[in-house]
Amino acid sequence: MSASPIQPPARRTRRGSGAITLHDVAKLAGVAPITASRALRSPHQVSAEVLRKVGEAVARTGYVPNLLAGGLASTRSRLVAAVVPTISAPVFLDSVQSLTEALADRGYQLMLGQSGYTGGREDALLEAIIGRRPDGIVLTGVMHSSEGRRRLLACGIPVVETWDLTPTPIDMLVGFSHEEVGRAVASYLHAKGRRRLAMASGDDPRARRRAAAFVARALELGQSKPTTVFVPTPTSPQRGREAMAELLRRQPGLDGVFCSSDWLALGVVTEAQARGIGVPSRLAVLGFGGLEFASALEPALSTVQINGAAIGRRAAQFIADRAEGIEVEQRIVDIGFAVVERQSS
Amino acid sequence: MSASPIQPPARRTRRGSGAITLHDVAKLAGVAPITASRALRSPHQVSAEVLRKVGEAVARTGYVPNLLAGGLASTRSRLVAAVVPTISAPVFLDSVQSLTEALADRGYQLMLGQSGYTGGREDALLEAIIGRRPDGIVLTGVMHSSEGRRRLLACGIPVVETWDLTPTPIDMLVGFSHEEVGRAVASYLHAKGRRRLAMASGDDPRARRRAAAFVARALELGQSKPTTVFVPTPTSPQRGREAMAELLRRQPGLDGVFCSSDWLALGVVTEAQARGIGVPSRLAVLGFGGLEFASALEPALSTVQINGAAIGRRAAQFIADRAEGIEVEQRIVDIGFAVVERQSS
DNA sequence: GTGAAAGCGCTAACAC
DNA sequence: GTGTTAGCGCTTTCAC
Repeated sequence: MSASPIQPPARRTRRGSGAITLHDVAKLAGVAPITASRALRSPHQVSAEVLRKVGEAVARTGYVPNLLAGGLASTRSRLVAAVVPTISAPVFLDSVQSLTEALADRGYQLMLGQSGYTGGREDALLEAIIGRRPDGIVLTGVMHSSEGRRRLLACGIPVVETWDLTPTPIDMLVGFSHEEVGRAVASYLHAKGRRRLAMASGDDPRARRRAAAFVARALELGQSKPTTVFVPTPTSPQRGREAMAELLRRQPGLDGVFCSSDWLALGVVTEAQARGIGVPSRLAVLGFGGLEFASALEPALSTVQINGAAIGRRAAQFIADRAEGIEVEQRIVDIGFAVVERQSS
Repeated sequence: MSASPIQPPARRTRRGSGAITLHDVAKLAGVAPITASRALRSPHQVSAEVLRKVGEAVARTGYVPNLLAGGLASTRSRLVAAVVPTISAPVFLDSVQSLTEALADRGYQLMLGQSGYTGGREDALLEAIIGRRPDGIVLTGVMHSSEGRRRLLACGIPVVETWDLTPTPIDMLVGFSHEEVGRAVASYLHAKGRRRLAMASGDDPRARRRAAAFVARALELGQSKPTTVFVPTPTSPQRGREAMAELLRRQPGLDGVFCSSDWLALGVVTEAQARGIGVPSRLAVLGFGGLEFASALEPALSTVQINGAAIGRRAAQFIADRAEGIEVEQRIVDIGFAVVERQSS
């Protein structure tokens, strides 16, 4: 075979994924790509005839739109990032679940990141998130690092901080006051006649603030200073048993314990019962979170109920509204909490 | 001011996100965009001088690469999708957590989807996932719907099915046999001298298979047919209490209960104790999952331990290896389980 | 080691 | 209602 001396420039082949593209669908349907695009995204803008042909082509080819390409072109990724300290902390599960569902209903997909309570990897995580140009970012807790705040502010992505309250959120906020929680529980136990209080707390920042407010309120009420034991997070019933043992060592006559999580409280109750200390006869115990299991225990566990699902739904609404250009009138929402009295107190 | 009569064609303004782009960084560093790209992705391929200048430009501008654009161009999104029935089912949490972490270590981000136990939205979810062109998809359980299997097969994305075993996975698999679990527990309780067995089970498909195998094995061992009560998922201690009440109604003399989750088991134990039925003296109880809290209960809960973290890690390795062109030799991994005997049996 | 050109697959902007 | 054109921001391919 003789090649012709003058070659045309070799065609650069740059096959993509090899998948069906909108282009293929449009060709099959006999319309322009943009028309096919409109048929899929805003069906009411095209004629019934086009709709039918495009629908047929999609069905025949099994076309799935490339949302990466769509996101790049429209600068709307329809992705929302959520950051939780760790997914193993069950208090946040309701939030994440309702967030996922509420977002899915409005056409958004959730991207999940775990920051770890330490916040060490927070920077890398932030980079990975911002790099995906999500339409919104939902944070658990408020962002304290000024570097983090600056980056979030700079990238211009809507941000919802949750599970806490601050007068100076980065953008939007839905949460409640941890100080109020601590005070409310101390007041409650005081009102129930408990006079030797104690606190078993995970050592994360928000739990520490609840603990500090709990202690301060007890002092305010004329009580002696409650003993506080901190355990590593994530909290667990095992940690609760250990914490209770330690508390009894340091303050043998205690009659009321506020725990920073329902799991911790389960362990505290278990350890107390194992030692013959009656709950609530000799000891009142309160948890925090209001997880479902708390009410099924024996004795049923008193707790501070947080409506995690509402937090998730509200956050989803914030993000979706903002993305769709709907004015968000109130940027800070305090969803509150409730001290739920059950048998354990 | 007078405009010149002949206007140049109006420039189509199509400002993107307005964010700093690689182009900006390159200009600032005085190199071509592709050189800046290389400096960031494969630093060893460029000179030290270029590296320094680009690094400086990135620092000055706060540039964050647009991974959507990168993914589109390279057909590698560095996204991995995970599908769980519901995030509220704590058995899967360890898996999701370790999956997230193991993927993050290798530069991948997790996208989370909830299918619901019903599988109703599975189709829409699949579309949302495939549309993002993830580098891998991790499913909880095996995909049964033939439509789903076909779509996953067709899109060519690596798939890992988990928490189950089948000889015909779509692609890769890491799990264990639910039938073996059911049989093992029946054998175990029989060996402990229990003769009137029962089962409290969530009504999801895998739990049902454990239940069926449990019943079959009990019959095989010459026992009378164990009573089985099914409760709606997600399971909870409350459901466990209700299930126990129902079991006692239908089989008052039972002496061993296998529960399809540790939470259910907690409820079963609670209800038994509330009725004065000693555990384990009169009743042996086993859970399933091996959640951490099980060992801190009083009595400590016997359970079937599943190494969820190992499942997550292995799945992450499967996906990342495949994405990086590393040959995956063994596509099916049985990680097994362990019957852990504690006080409750 | 560095760069120019050509897309990845889609949609915004503008015409008709 | 439909089509044309020109990107979105990056990486691949090829050339030096």
